[in-house]
Amino acid sequence: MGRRSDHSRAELEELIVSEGHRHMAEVGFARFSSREVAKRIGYAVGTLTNVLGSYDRLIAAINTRTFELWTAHLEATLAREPADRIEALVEGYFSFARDNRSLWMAIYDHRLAPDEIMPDDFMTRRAALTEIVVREVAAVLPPDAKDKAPRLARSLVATVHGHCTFALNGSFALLGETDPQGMAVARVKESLTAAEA
Amino acid sequence: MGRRSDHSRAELEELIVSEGHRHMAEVGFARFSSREVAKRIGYAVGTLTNVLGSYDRLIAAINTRTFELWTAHLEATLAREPADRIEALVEGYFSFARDNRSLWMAIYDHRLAPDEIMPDDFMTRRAALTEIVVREVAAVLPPDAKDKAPRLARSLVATVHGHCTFALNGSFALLGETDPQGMAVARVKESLTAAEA
DNA sequence: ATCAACAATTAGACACTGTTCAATAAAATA
DNA sequence: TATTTTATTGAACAGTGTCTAATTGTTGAT
Repeated sequence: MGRRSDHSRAELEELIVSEGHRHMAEVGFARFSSREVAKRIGYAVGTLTNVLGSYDRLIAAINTRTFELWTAHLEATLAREPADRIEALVEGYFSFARDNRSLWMAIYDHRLAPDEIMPDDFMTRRAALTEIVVREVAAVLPPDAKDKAPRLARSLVATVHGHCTFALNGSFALLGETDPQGMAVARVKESLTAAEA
Repeated sequence: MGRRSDHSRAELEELIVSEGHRHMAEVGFARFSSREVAKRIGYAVGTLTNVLGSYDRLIAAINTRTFELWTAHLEATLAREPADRIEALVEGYFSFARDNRSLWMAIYDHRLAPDEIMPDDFMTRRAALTEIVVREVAAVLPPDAKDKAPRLARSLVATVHGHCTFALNGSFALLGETDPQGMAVARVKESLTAAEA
């Protein structure tokens, strides 16, 4: 054993997180195994704990990566210059979750222990998603109401999130709702209408 | 070994689920252990699997019980004849989640394997919560719009759920939002206002 | 060139997890 | 009383993440 050195520490961390991300996409949070990830990249079990610090941090790193993909997906959707940017945002929210079920759900399946704190680096990278929404909400509000954009945007994200959650976990299907995304758009529109005057 | 018989099968199941419920409240989904539950009630490991069928079914039973407590909590809130029943419903949604963090989160932390199906019994008991909301939403809609109550009610539950999720998992606090519940009420009111006329 | 210090990696032990299943003992039935 | 049923066990099994002593390649100083 000892230094193998085909990887720097940073490269190894990248290798672990990217393979972990792949594994998460395949099996989901409940069946995720850091031992399996180790096996796949040809490293020993303990190495992952050494490099990432703990299982929780590995999951946090994987989920942060998912956030970045999601943010990129939203930006790409908007870059297509859709007629209705707000509706496009909801569509992007839903379609990412739908096409990346396991990854998306893992974000909300995981919570770090109450004593542990999320690294600042991770927080910043995750915040980018909400910032897009704040920006777009501000754009549709009248000039004198723009200061309300941040609070309203967060609230609208929560609204869409609730609809997306129930869409994916089957709650809506169970109750006969066939268009959760349309419902989410309707709620968001109502709130935006109420905000301008 | 052999029949001990201080419990019928149904009584034993009740014992397991109620102790499991207590354990879930204490340690939460991530640290829940059916072995620990077995130890606490003085039964052997395998007995739980025998009686409940599987770990997943045990969790499903525990969560169904939580749904029932939650429903009772909402009814109790309404029984106090609040001035605003819709606002009271949101308050009841939030306060139950707040006061029973681990139990409430466990509901959404758990998903059964795609091949398994939730027993009808469980579904019926869980549906009671949504039915309350449908009833109350119908009550505030004008007569000619009452047929829209079921769909709208589910959508509003999703809205409130999203806000409650972000409130409890810290997303709101992180972004400086101090009144998630007020935000949820505001969104619900806007949608109800839009629905009548 | 040698040697010590350092950093990277490992294997295995550890304490857990839920599930399975042959063995067993007590109650119910004949 | 003898036989069948039923309830319950507990050890074995295949997993999990974490920890730690041992080991080895690399680096820097002498």
